[in-house]
Amino acid sequence: MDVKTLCLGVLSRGEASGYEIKKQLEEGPLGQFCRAGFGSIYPALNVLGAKGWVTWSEFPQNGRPDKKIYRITESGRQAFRRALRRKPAADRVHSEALFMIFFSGYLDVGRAADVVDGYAEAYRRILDHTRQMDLAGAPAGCRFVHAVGLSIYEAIVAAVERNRHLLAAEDGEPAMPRGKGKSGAVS
Amino acid sequence: MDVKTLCLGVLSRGEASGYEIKKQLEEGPLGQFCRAGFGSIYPALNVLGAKGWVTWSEFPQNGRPDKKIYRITESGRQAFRRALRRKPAADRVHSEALFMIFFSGYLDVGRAADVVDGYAEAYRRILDHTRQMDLAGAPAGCRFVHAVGLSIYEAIVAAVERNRHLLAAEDGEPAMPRGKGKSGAVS
DNA sequence: ACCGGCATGTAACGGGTTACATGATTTT
DNA sequence: AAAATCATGTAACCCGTTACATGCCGGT
Repeated sequence: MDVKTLCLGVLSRGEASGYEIKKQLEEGPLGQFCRAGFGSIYPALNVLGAKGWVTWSEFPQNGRPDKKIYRITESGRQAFRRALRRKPAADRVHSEALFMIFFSGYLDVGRAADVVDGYAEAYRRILDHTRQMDLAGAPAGCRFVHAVGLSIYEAIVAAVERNRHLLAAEDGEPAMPRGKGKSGAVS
Repeated sequence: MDVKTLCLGVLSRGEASGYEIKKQLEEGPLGQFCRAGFGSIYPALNVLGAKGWVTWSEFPQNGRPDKKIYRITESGRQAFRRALRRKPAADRVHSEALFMIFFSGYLDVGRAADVVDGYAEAYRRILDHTRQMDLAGAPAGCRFVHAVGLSIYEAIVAAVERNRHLLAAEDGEPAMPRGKGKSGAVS
């Protein structure tokens, strides 16, 4: 999904400034599944405005740039519908932490444990945050994504705890990877 | 992780051609967590060669380009270790399917169900594939990532099945979102 | 007969990330 | 006193994706 479509999506649920669009994306159930920086949102909103898919009003602020509240137009709604009709691309996950853990044999001693702990901690935070979301009156799609998100985060936290021992074992016993044969000589 | 580091990682476990690097990444437990196309791998391998982090031998093929088998060097191993010492970036997930489902109210009738079914089916395939991997003799990190992957895919498949009804309900009863008040007039 | 697997490479294109510029108010 | 929040925007940069070029062999 390009950032333009992300913006249309957020605006389809109510008016917002560029700043608020970013916040809503980050804080909602979609938070882990989409991402957009200001460097993409502001140019996207300009393009959207040029196409007539959004309109906006400017409100003067003291000491900071004027706030622009954007609203989606009817043609914007249609464009958003068209975007949703395309076949969704396959999920893409980038996990540097898992990549590193995969090569734990190359990590300095004790580092694997740190990376794993940081990984679990990050997802524990996301899980807490997701649990605290208020879904009162939220539409079905929002609830669905929320539920799937919760399941994923719970699964990760649990799986890391359940398998942590695999890495700890390697740290404690670096000389004999597996089995009893091979190099089992008398000291 | 940039593609150069991905290549070093694969080569740290044994020699391979660019083609094989891509396959190993896709087919191993890391399959869903990293990705690299030929358009990035081949240039990356050239850079790696120029830096002296890999060496290679060329083998003539009939009717296709010469096969180049790459091997990591000692300085390559050190560079890889340095890369692994950096703090891992936070996981990034892009899910167009979940984005679409989030806005199921905008989807054509029945489309939400299709997207959801396709989504579950995709993960069922990944799950099958992951279950069939042979981990005999695999190091701890590989097992760990495999186990976490399995948990995630299982969680997604289960969560989608458990929450499918949320979307089905919306399709079947589009006129009255929730509650009993509001527009409950006598026909 | 046609598609997928094998095998490498280049060039253009696209799009997101990062860094910078500006600055008051509120929270820690 | 320092840091985070609010608020927008530009420009350079990086780097990955896509498309193209080439071509044999085995399976359906």
